[in-house]
Amino acid sequence: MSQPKRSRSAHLDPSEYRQLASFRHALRRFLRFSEAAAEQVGLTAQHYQALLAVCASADGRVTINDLAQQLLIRHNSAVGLVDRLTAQALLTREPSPEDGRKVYLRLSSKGDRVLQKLAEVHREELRRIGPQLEALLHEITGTRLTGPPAA
Amino acid sequence: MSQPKRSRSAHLDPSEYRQLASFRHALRRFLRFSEAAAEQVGLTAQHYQALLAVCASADGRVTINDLAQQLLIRHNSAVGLVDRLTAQALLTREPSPEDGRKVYLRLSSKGDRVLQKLAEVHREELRRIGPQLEALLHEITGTRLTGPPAA
DNA sequence: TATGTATACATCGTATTACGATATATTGTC
DNA sequence: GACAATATATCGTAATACGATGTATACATA
Repeated sequence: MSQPKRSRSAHLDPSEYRQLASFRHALRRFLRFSEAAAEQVGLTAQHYQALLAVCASADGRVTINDLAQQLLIRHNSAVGLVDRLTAQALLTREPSPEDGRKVYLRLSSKGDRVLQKLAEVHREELRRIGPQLEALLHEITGTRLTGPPAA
Repeated sequence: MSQPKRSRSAHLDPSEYRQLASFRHALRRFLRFSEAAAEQVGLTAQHYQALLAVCASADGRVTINDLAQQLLIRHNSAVGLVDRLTAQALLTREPSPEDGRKVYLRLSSKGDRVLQKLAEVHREELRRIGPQLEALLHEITGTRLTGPPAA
């Protein structure tokens, strides 16, 4: 009864600012973890995400455009990114046999090894921080976390 | 019964790669949203996070060093950031009366207005995407999401 | 087959920004 | 007053995402 359920008004009270700040802080920590993990193997977090996107595609037919869409960057940015990855022999460009315009991206065996390693530690970290992230989200969204479902 | 509960081994199966990719995609979307929202008022996402960090501090005594720690950046990066923010009259530097070395950061009235606006839309967005983010987290961490609490 | 339009990738120059290394100023202690 | 510790500021550099533009291929249609 006396607990403030959640702000219905547009205005935020001090605790809500703190919640938002804590959430962003947790996010930054995760992103920093990702950068550090990638750096361990000579990559950037963006590199890791590119490899992950290529690997996670359903049919393995990933073009530069697809990658750009997945990473929310522009064509030309994706071209540069792929240039850097191929320079490190993590990715290969495979011209499409059917459409001379298209170029499919494929992980090299080295890229595959590196990605596997990185994906593992990321899964670990997410398992570690997942609960905290959820708690913060619950605070912000106003969702009840504890207690049994209302009878 | 037949559902694979969660990988105990180090190796990841294809669905786990997809889960990680989906989570990062959702994260990128949120970060893009944040950038776009900030841009609406002539800021960057980093600017927003700086203002938020200053505002969310418990006692209002935030130094450049504190800000750097909160944002997980270096001193000198924080100095540049604060330079840009004060240039836009969003933040003011207040030399500490007690310690001539310290400089406290304070939101200007303009900074306060802008932050309020941004924090509102971020709260909205998080309320919108919170559930999806949680679902993705649950998939990755292996936590059961659906179904009633076990009797 | 000639032509026009759309698609896909590549190139170039620019701007932003976080960083390492370093410098300056203040505090407190002996 | 000399010295170490703390706090902020300056400078040059490197990485990368971007806009604008260029080039090659595909496809439709007369």
